[in-house]
Amino acid sequence: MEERLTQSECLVASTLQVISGKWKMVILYHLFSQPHIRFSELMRKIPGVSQRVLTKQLRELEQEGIVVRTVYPEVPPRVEYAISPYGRSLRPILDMMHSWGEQHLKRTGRL
Amino acid sequence: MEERLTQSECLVASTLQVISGKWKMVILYHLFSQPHIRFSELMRKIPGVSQRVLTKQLRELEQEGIVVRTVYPEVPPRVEYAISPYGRSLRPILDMMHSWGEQHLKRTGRL
DNA sequence: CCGCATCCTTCACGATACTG
DNA sequence: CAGTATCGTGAAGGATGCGG
Repeated sequence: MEERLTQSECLVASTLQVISGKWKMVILYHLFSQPHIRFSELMRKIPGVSQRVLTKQLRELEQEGIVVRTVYPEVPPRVEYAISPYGRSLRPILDMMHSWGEQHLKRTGRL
Repeated sequence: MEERLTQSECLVASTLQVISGKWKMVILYHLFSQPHIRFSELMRKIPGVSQRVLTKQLRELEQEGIVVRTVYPEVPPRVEYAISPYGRSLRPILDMMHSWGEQHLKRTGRL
């Protein structure tokens, strides 16, 4: 009965950890839609997030190799974020979660 | 450039919310492996979780229709939990997260 | 056996002010 | 512009005790 998965909850959890964070989905959404985005542009595109938290979540995604941070040594400073090729490998999962989420909201009468 | 997804981060987030919770993955893992599990059995199978939290997360999964709770009016009481057919629809997502997580841990040198 | 009530801790996130 | 520093808050989770 549904073998496999042995001890593997932790592997699922490790994925969960990467994409868990109040704004990470929204960040990824924008990065999937646009190759390079400046920090200030992300701030504008994501109403409600604070500078501190946006920075933090972007850095976490960078740590995991999901996004690439590029600093242009100009004055005033310019920093651009982009999704990495590796980050794109998350896309199928996000798409499935998108579909499931849609069904789920319908099912629970929240859509 | 990667169209679609419009406004849909929230749909992904709604899925995320269902499976987010410190012990939910482990709970689902056990429920996928075994059709019916008593509460006390789950407690034993999941070292570290408290009664209060296990109850809470099971009830949340029940609310979402993922698990089915059956109370047998005996003395002493017996309560069994099972994954619902609907809950099984989560399986493909969890499997993908399993694979991705494995790759990710290898990639980041944590496996 | 199963679960609720109460209290406590921790941590993610938020608000605000300051700087290279 | 793109951060860091500091302080505050709430919700998730943990510990323990009582009860049907």
